[in-house]
Order: sequence, then structure tokens, then C-alpha cells
Amino acid sequence: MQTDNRKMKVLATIIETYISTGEPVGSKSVANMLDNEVSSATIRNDMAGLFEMGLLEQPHTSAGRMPSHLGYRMYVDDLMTLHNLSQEDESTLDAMFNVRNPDPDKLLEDAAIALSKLTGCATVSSTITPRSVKVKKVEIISAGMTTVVMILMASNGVIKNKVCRVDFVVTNQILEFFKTFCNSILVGQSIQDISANFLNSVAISLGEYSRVFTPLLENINELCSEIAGGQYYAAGQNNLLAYDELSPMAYELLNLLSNKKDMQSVIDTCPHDTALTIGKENSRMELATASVFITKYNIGDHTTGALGIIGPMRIDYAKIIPYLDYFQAKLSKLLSDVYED
Amino acid sequence: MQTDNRKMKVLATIIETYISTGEPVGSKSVANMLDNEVSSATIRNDMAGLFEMGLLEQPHTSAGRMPSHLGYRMYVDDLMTLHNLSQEDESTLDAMFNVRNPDPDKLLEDAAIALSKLTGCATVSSTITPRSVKVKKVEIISAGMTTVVMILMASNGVIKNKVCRVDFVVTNQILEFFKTFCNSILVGQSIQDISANFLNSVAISLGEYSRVFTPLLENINELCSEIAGGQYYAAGQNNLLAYDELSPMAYELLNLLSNKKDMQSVIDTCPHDTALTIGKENSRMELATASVFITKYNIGDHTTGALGIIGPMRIDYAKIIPYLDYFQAKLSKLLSDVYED
DNA sequence: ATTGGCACTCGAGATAACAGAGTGCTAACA
DNA sequence: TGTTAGCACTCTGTTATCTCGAGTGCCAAT
Repeated sequence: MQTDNRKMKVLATIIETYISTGEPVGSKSVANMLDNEVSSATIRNDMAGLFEMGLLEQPHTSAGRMPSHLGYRMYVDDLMTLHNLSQEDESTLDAMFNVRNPDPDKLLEDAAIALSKLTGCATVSSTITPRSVKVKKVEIISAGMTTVVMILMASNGVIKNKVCRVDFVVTNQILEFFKTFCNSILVGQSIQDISANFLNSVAISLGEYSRVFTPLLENINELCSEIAGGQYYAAGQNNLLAYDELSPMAYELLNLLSNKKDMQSVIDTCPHDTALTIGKENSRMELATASVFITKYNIGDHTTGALGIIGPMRIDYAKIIPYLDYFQAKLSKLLSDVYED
Repeated sequence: MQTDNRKMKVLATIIETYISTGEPVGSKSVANMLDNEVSSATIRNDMAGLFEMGLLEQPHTSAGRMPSHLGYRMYVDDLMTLHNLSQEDESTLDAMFNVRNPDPDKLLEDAAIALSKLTGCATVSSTITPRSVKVKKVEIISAGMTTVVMILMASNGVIKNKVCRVDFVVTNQILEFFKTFCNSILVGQSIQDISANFLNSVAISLGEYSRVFTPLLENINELCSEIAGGQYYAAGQNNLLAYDELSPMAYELLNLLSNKKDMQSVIDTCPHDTALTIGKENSRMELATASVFITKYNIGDHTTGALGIIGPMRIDYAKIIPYLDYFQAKLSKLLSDVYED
């Protein structure tokens, strides 16, 4: 029907205006924006209706109206039309990835940074290491008389190193022996399964040498748990300080963002592969005035990580969402390539 | 003389009270704190004197007094007595370093994090790579059909790796050849000298193979410039949001902290090896209401990096400074050990 | 040099008045 | 039945005025 159609148009106008100005919107200006096809009084009636439906809020009686989180929700689900990325946009985005460097951790870091610059929001990226990720190779190389570098490569393409000081003089022979030993024991094992306990039992089979190699085994344990724990990266936190509506919660918000564990739980509680939660839809009170976009990406059938944007509720949804979608697709593709190897 | 002596005592009392309460201090409360040995009127006279000397400020006529940056300066230079670290304090601090892991970048990161937690301030750490740092070793290992990991070790103990995709099928033979080639060319070269230009000229000597190895040489260049550029790390930025007096500048301040280049210039403009600049003494306006502690640490004769604390002017100088000194000494020692190898 | 006393200043908080923006409602209209 | 003009009403933000209290500055006495 004509009427409800207009109501939605009014809602969309209010939201878009509010997004760009940050001020409550009055009936008169809405009427103007709709080319005065109807009078401001009519708009007022519509706004009263939208208010009763819970889609609009008013800061006080005589102010204009602003969207409630339900209003945003309806806008996002039904009303807005996404700005599709132009060919140029896509090539600009493509240029942000270094295709030669297929280190997943690095890719995610780059993606988070790029996305935060593009959107003016804070972004997070994180990886979950599925059980299926295995040790691919262990390398040990000398880095001085009593110092060695241990390098662990996982089947998902993640590579980490650690420097370790040992109590004996490093010779090629010893390294070669220990490297062969490690590879025979570890290659093919799930990263998740390599714990201090496991390595203790392994150490026993080294017999009299076990004491000497203990620090190295500890290092392997640390490398594995670093990989197993996944990576978390946040970028552009400072951007959030520029939004007045977030500043009462700025401290709590930035603390949340820098807390890997808490953010991981925010990501985990997302019901779908890509989710947008608006304002009070968020379970955490730090995020009650924010919007959170989360998208998970897959390698094969496994969800292996997530990319997220945290911004104010008043944000250009139509512009942001295509960015995130594009990054998600791109990352899935790049990371699958790495994994195929 | 008796009088000036008391004036200084008054100044110290005002500063210490202001540091702990954040409120301007009145003559009456100062008199109380000095056990009413003199009356508040006397204190008022002293305060008027201190005010004329520029050591105190008043927010408005009928408020108490608070220290000016000159006041803090005098307090720090002449008046305060440092809280020396207890034996326990020192062992708590020692436990924060992993002595087995002598990777300088990692040590600095850990130091910055620990220091920010201890002080409730933001901290930065940075390294400068002196010309004397040379390539110690290059390792190249296979990580898949067309993927290799390049590892570069520098003589200062820094080790970095990069994953690289190549256009040929990786065999042991090729890797061995290229590794030998790289080591023969690069080992002993100053990290600073390895530029794209240098590697281009090297590539020529590879003749027909040069095209194949180009991506790898590019990677070496990137690794070298990453090491040559030094490392910059900031921690505890969020802590600053808790201080009201910094919040008008919070956005600018956090942006400054996350900008490696700008912070490096702040560090570079420090005249001494350890410097404390208070409020307006800072050249950058973002820091006009902050205090900045910077200490540089040395390996042998070379300054190789810096550790800094950024906090409000109203900060417990007597407690913070010993922490920073201890970290500086500790880092110098640990890093010298690495370098000796 | 120190002190008690006192006038003075300034900000914080309370109160009132007023202008302006925007709504809600009603009665008239198409 | 949907739309409109008109108007009373409500609420905020601003400005002005007043008072209270904290704290100073200064002076005369010790």
C-alpha cells in the first residue's frame, strides 16, 4: 500500500540523514528531502507510527527523531541498497595484498589494517586453528655458539620461529640429530595435540640427552601453543575516539578490543557466518552503542578465522558491508591457495 | 636559610598532594600536612612566593594551587627522594623476562608490556639498527611445492622470516644453490647497505637464473629494510584514557603513539641518554599536558634503542623513575649478551 | 618572620525567564 | 480515508541573577 511504502521511505530518509549529520531529524527536513510531495504534518503522522513500532527514538519530546537499533535493523535488512564496488575499487583493494607472501598471519594483519583505513572504524582479525592442522616440518638452525633458532611450519601455512639459548655448544651434528628426531616424532601430529605432557613423554625416549634438550622441547611447546591458540589482531582502535557517541564508553571499548579472549568470545557468539549486530543486540554492554560486523572465512569446509569491523551505530552500512564482503571472499581465496600446497 | 627551606617543603607537599588527589591544594591543607608547625597564613605567603617564581599555577583566583611544569621540574631535580626498589621488586621484575629467549625484538616488546602494566602509563620501545649490524646468516627452507621460507639473522641477534611464493618447483638442489649464493654475497655486509639497488646488481651475476630468483631477492631486501628500520612497539595506550587531564588530547595522543615515525622523532630529540620532559617542555603540542620519560640503552658503545614512558604530568615520579632505570640496565645487559655471541 | 583577621574574588550550583525547534492534536479538506 | 494547516504545548539550551563557600591577598599586630 501507498502509505506503508512512504513510511519506509521516511524511515530510510531519517536514517540516512542521521547517519550523515548525527543530529536528530525533524519532520520538516524530512518533508523537504522528499521534495515536499507531502507536508510535514503528514510526515509527523508517519513518524509517530514509526515511533510506536519502536523504529525511532526521540532524545526528548521536542527534539527530532533518531533511529533505534530496531530501526537500523529494518533499514539494513530491507531498506538499503548496497553500494556495489566499482572495478577501480576492487583493484585498489587488491593492491593491498601482497600475493607473493602467503603467510596467513601476515595476510590477516594486512587485511585488518587496510580495512580500518578504508572504513574509519576499528577492525579485528582472528584465526582459529582447527584440529586438522598438523605439523608440517620443524627446522633448527644455529645462530651462535649457544643459540639456535627453531622454526615450526604448520600445514595451514603458518610459520613461526623462536630463538633459544641452550646449555651446550651447538654443533651441526647435534642439530641434525635433534632435527631428525623432532621431525620423526612431530610431523603429521595435530598442532592441538602437542602439549607439555606429550613432549615430556617424548623427552623420556631421548634418555640421557633429554635434560640437554629440555629447553628446546619447551620452545616447541610454546611455538605449538602459539599456533594452536590462533592469532588475534586489532587495528584502527584510535578511529573510535573520533565518534562522540562512543566516547563515554571509549575506555571500556578499547580495552575490549585489546583483549584477545573477550573479543574471541564476541566473535564466537555470532550465530552466522556473517553477522551484523547493532547496538543493544550486542550482548556486551561495551558494545551497546556500537555496531559490530563479523564475517568468518573458510578454508575448504573449515571455519578458520574471522574478520570484524567495530564502529558506531551511525555508520554508512551501505558502503561498509560490501567492503567486508569483498575482503572475506578475497581472504578465503588467498588462504585456500596457501592451504592447498 | 630556614625560610627557603620551608618553601621547598611546601612545594614538595603541594606536588605530592596534587599527584595523589588531582585537586588544587589550599594553604590550610598544606599547613595541616606540615603538622601545623606554621599557620596557613604563613603558607599562603610562601605559596605567593612560589607562584611568583613560576613554580605554581592557579586555575582561578579563589582555587588552591597546583604545580606548573617548572614546579614539577624543580621537584624532580632537587626535591624528591626516589623509592628504591626492594629485593622483592627486583625479582618480580626479573621474572618478566624470558632469559632463554634472547630475541631482541621480543625482549623489547615484553619490556614495554611489563612496564605499561607496572606504571599504568603508555610505554614505547624502539630500536635503531646501527651501521655495524651485519648479516650473519641466510637460511632458505622449503615450505611446499612452490613456497619457501627465508630467514635472515643479523649480528645483533634479530631474526626475521618471510614466506615467499616462487614460480618454479622447489628442489633441494635449487635451494642449496641459492642459499650458498646468498650467504657468499651477503654475510658480513652491513644490513643498512643492502638495498634494492645492491640486489639488482647482484642479480646480474646470476645470469640467466636471475629472473627466477627475483622474488626471493626482493624478499631479502624487505627483510633487510625491516631490520634496518628498527622496531617500534607501543603498549598500554589505553591506560592514558583513564586520566581526565589527558582526555581532551586523547585522540591526538594515541595517534602520536601509534605513529612510529613521529615517536621516533620524539625519541631522537632527547638531548641525553635518559631524559624526562614535563608538560610544555615537550616540543609536540600533543604532549603539552603529559610527561615523557625516555631512556636509551646501549650495546657496547652504540645506542641501539630506547624505552619510554608516557603519562600525565601528575604522576608518581619517585616510583616510576626507578622502574625505568632498572629496565634500562636490565635490557642493556641482556642485549649485550646476545650481541657478544 | 609569623600570625589572626577580614575583605575580596571567583566558580559552582540553583532559579527563573525566554527563544526556538519540533511535536501532537484537531478540525477542515479532497 | 488520507492529507493538510494551524496552533497549543513541551522540552532544551542559553542567559542572567543570586547565593554559598573555598581560598586568597593584604594589613596590622605580635
